[in-house]
Amino acid sequence: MNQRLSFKSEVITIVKSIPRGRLMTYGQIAALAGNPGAARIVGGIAHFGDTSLPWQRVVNKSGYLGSGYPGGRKGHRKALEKDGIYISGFRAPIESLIWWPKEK
DNA sequence: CGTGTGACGCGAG
DNA sequence: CCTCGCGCCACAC
Repeated sequence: MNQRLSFKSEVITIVKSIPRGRLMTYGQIAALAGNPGAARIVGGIAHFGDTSLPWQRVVNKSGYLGSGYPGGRKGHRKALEKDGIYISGFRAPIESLIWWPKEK
């Protein structure tokens, strides 16, 4: 089924499915794509995949922003604000914003 | 088929 | 709270 699609394609699909105002971690996306240990792969796709995707909603396990986002972490934060997510510093309160598609 | 690589994750000190 | 180090797996060459 979804195995037909490459892990990369799965990740892209998931990222595009993240609703506004919500965040997901690389580990979650990787797990949803079928590989809980491939969080790094998700990061690689983020940089070379498609910058048009809402990668700003994708953060690491600490809710911390990535390092290669256009404009740096500051640019990333700015993008999150556009999503309605306002944070202080460079870490978002993922504990409240984390989204799990399986929760439905 | 072998090697390198990475916007990560987590345990340990 | 911090830093250090290994594992981890898909993908490009």
